[in-house]
Amino acid sequence: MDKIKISITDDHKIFREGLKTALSVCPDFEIVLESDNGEELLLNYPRVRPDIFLMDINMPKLDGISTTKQLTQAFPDARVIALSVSNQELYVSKMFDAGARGYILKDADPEEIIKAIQIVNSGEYYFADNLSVTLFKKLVNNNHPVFSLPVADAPDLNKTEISILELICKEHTTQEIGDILSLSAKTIENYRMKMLAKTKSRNTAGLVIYAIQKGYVIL
Amino acid sequence: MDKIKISITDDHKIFREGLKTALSVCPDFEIVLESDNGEELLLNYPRVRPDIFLMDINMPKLDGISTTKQLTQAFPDARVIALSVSNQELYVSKMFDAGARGYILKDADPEEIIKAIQIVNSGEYYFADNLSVTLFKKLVNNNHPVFSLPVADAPDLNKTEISILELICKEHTTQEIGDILSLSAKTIENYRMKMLAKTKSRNTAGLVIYAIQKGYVIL
DNA sequence: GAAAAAAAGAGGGTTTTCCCTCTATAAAAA
DNA sequence: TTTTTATAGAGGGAAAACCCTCTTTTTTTC
Repeated sequence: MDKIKISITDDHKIFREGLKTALSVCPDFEIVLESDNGEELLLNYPRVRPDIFLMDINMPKLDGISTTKQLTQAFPDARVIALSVSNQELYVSKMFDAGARGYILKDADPEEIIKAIQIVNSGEYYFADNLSVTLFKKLVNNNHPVFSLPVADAPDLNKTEISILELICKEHTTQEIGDILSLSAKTIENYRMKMLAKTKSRNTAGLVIYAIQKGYVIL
Repeated sequence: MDKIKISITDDHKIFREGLKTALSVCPDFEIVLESDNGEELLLNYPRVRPDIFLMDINMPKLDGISTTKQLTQAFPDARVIALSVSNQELYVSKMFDAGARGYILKDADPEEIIKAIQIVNSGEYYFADNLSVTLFKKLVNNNHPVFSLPVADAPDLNKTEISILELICKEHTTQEIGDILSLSAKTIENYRMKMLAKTKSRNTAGLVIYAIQKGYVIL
């Protein structure tokens, strides 16, 4: 029987090392590719054609969601398992939307990851059992096509708005944010107001919650 | 020369494995303790007396900040190096406040972590060079005693404070919270101020972040 | 190149939050 | 029983956030 060819994409070198160690107990696994980010992966995977793509979500350059989207479009047979620190609904559903077939949390036991790889490799889907309960309920209720529904797309924020939002979450005042970004406090205020409207928030608390839920800020 | 006794505290088993692999290249390092969370660490460290504590910040049960605080109070010679995915000023300063002597990001190269351990073990402080520039400036300006200021202890909130915190996260104003809890707006205001002090926050944003991190509010 | 859209900034007023200090009362603790 | 602590409340001032409208500049698009 052929070995299962595995690709690891994660910007944390040490986490990659840990994964390799964890997977080394399985003689039928072979790590054929390691990448620091999505860009690197997309550049190199055609050479080695991995069966399973272990994919971090939060990465510089090209994040896991976009990478998975591009990967599954170019190579529909790619079997992507998302690895994330977060069990936030948004991430999970976006990742499955993008074409992932498995989702495990990074605090999972090595055994669970091995199991997930074997299951996904056999053509099935794998969800970590410690995944968001609400999401699970949704899955049970709507059979399965939950993830291919038109995802009410986020009233996304532009780069400046995101920087400001990040600084708000770091407890900076409007004045301070202006100084940091070399913009007038009045401009920052206008951005805040625009964000309140976009995110349908009443105040700073709402903005912070939104930032965390959408993954703009990671705790 | 004696080996450097190292403790690893992180809820991600795989990350711990990766760390062990990374540190195994140094013959004078010895991993004497591995813990899943702060509670476990505090229970077991007296047996082995590690020299260096590698400490994750985001952990279940007892987070890295509280753990470090308790650890350095009971054992002032403990040399804690924070490991975090975030370079948010807030975390960094809270961690140093709690008594940490080093701070590295989880995407650091193994070489950097080894360097950090050696430096901190020699009695010095270590800051990742990719850490927040603004924080670095603060450090340079005020020499160093920034972080050794009087540390307010146990930021535990009582029931009323928690209800108010929850309502703040639901975007209610002080006045509205007073109406809901049948307390005067002035009382709510006083509670807010007390919570700002307890949680070392500057404003509402900080309170919301705290609420989420401590699990008072679930997203 | 003109029109439209996005980004940056300002004026001015209202509300809310922040930050003191200080009082009163009820419940625990010494 | 006195003292301390927790809880509830108030005054007043300063700062920040909120919320309009409106102008200018830059960038994009037709």
